[in-house]
Amino acid sequence: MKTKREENRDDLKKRLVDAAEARIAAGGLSGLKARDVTADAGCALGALYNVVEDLDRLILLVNSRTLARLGAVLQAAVPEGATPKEVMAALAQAYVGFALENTRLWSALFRHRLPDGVEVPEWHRAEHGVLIEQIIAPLSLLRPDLDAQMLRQRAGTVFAAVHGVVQLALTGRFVGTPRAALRQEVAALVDAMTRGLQG
Amino acid sequence: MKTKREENRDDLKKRLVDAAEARIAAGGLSGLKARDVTADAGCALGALYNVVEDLDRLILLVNSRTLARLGAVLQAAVPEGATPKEVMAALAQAYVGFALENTRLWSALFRHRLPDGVEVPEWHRAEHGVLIEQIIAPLSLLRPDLDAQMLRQRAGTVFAAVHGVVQLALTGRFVGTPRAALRQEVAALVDAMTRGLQG
DNA sequence: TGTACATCAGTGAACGCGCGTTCACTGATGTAC
DNA sequence: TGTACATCAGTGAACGCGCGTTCACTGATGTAC
Repeated sequence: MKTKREENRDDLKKRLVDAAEARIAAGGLSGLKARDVTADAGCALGALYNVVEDLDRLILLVNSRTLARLGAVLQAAVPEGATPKEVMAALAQAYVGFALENTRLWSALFRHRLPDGVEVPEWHRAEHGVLIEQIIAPLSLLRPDLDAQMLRQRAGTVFAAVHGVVQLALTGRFVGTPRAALRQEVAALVDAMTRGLQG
Repeated sequence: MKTKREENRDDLKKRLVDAAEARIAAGGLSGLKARDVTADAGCALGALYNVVEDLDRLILLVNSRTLARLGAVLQAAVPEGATPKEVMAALAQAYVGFALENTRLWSALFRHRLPDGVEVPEWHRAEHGVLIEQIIAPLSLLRPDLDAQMLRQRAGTVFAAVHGVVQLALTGRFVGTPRAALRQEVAALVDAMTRGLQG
């Protein structure tokens, strides 16, 4: 059972992550300030550093949450008894939906960098698996000729292609798919990839 | 004919852009400091602000150069009398090559943001056209059914997909195509898109 | 249960640093006659 | 061509600000007896 100190600490940590998440969602990664977060969480500036090593680590915690939510969305998006092609299409649309609804948090997943020489902890690195895990099963049905390693590689490429279209549409400035056509264009892209990659 | 003042000014401006370009190429956008650039260019810190409004505008000038070089590379990559499919494949590989050889400068094209409320000048916006211009002609042959607007949109998507794969491979951290497989995977992607988009 | 001491979390003013930008001054270039 | 004045570019020390992080202090929670 938890001591009261642990309870308080966990509670504060949660409030800090909540606050950081809300701030990133509202103003992007660069809008995240220690003073704002601690004020929102209802604690003093210094308290942040009792609970978390760094502002950067706090961002890591927010990104973990975002990855978990995204993973759940992708998992829920896979339709029962669908063809591999349909699964791929559903995953891509779910990804687009998540990015549309959580643009800044989603964007933070790819924008955040630790300072030079600081390693990303392995547990966090592993969490990024959700981005491609769901792709592998349908892809392996479309491409039974590929071995496990090649499948993983191809899944990474398929993800990157879809991600690129979404990213330029949502956060790009001069080029890329117009936002209004995003779903349609992603559908066409996935259609092409699941056809082309099949042969 | 130019007055000596104009000559000096133009010369200093060129040295500053040279220096900024070298600094970005070596240390990325975030490694660009006014003091370094002016020291490299052989002038005082304040001189920068006689020649250019802002550090941000200096970056714009560097990006303009990069876009011009990239545009030339893409133009030169189109083979004589090739099929549309071959043209698309050649453009994509040329893009990969440019990104591999100029990773930080290329990356700066997409990372740099002006502060809130500052508009990108129209001349610079227009320069980004080189990213998709060459795609339109071969695409229009593959898809004669599409009108000009849809062609532009689809070209933006094709570019974004390839760009996404390159970007995650070169600057991503946890997911995306392994760098060693980049050319091969981009080739497969473009093959799929020029097949799939054809139907 | 109660008391005395130890530990550790919470506080927020102060520190420190990086760095873009300014500005009063000097010296070179241009102009008028 | 030469001289006197005006203009503007070059200089770099100083300004200013944002902001992450620390630290001496206070007060709450935990432990020993």
